[in-house]
Amino acid sequence: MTTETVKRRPGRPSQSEQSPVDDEACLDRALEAFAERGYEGASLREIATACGISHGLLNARFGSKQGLWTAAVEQGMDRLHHRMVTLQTRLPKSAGLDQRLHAACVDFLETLAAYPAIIQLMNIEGSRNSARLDYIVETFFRNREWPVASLLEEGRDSGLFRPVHIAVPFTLLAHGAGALVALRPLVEAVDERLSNEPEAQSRLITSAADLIVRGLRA
Amino acid sequence: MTTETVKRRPGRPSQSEQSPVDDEACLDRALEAFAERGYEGASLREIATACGISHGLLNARFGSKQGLWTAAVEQGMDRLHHRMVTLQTRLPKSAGLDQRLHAACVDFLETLAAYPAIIQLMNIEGSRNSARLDYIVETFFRNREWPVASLLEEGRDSGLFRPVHIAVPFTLLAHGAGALVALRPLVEAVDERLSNEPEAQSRLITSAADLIVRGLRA
DNA sequence: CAATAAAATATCCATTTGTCTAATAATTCT
DNA sequence: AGAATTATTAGACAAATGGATATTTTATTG
Repeated sequence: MTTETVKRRPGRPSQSEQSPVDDEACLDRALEAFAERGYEGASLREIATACGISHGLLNARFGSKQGLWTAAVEQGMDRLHHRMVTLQTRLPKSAGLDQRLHAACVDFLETLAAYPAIIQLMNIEGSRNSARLDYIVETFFRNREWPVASLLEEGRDSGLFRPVHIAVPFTLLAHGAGALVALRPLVEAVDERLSNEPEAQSRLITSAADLIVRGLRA
Repeated sequence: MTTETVKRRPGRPSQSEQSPVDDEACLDRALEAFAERGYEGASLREIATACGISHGLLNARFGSKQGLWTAAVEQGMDRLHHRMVTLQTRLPKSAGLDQRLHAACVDFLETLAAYPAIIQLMNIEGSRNSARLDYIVETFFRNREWPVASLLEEGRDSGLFRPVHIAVPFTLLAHGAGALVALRPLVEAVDERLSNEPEAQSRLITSAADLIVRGLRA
């Protein structure tokens, strides 16, 4: 048998009732589904079931599937960015750009590990021009400062780093190291083939940050 | 009006007829569609139209949608690997591991740029455990040697590289630098935000290879 | 307390999906 | 030349989808 949904008669829920499943929780489930199965692959009914509500309500609350997707990305991006800046390990300027960049990379990756969905969405949407890609990129940058990017610019402008295009280390970090933490099933499958020394995720993260920082030095 | 398909009466095509659209071409279109819109997002009818045949035929030729996907990945992987090993810039051992690895990275990335679909598929499937992911990983490694991976192992075993887990540089290369060449729409959108010095793709590639090789040095 | 608004489900609808079958035309075999 | 085979299209089909509507229950308001 599939999951036995207890039929609930229609009607506005009474206040005493448990779990009125707020929008925030719905958007969490939705983002998860979109990141895992893609926009077309995720269905409203499936998400609604995961939320424990009817698909009609889900549609009514967010207007349309596209509206649900947009709201989910918006919330996910807010979470990601908020965690990244609050987690931010603020080192004094005296610590040197190397160390500050390293810390920022680790923060970045630990946050991606905690909220992998956005990177997964970028991976899914990134290979075609679409309104959804535009929206992702826009919300990624809209009014947001990403410490890693700032430090990369600082290093470039000061000449402390080799003169590579900033998109190079940034993409290596976000999509390369990001894959290490966000594409777990893939990395584990490949890992098994490449070498059998298992390494804890935190060591993978520092290794990746090391590699990028060292690679950038002038 | 949508694309006006000229109706062709059923029946085996005469040999003189143009464009019998062989399997190979179909698999190309299919791989493109799957990589761009995901497994669920790509439809048989859409792919068949792109091939100029009926969807029934497409299904008959490959048995099922899953069969089409599998065959497309198989062919794509063959192409990718074949190009990578034939393109392989074979440097003499005297050239040093650094230079050989650098050349292998460039080969790898230039090949990904020519056949981006496989990396796109890995990005799409990598965030969930699925039979499709298993198949991708299996065909990626089945009887295939990837020069980059061999050189990484050589460096690790000889102690010339820092002792990082091989999955780290490999993933940085495949997914990070891979994104630079395979997720063009995304990179271009982000690039515009990050910095406005446009750089030719070949320079992006050598920059990424530089960064990785330098970052690995002991 | 009655009337209205709000929040939820059930249900319907047109469209699209993957798959299967029947029909049809060209080729190959005997 | 006729029979069998092969490669193709058209069309049917059930299941699933996004969306819209009708209905039911509760809360709020006057």
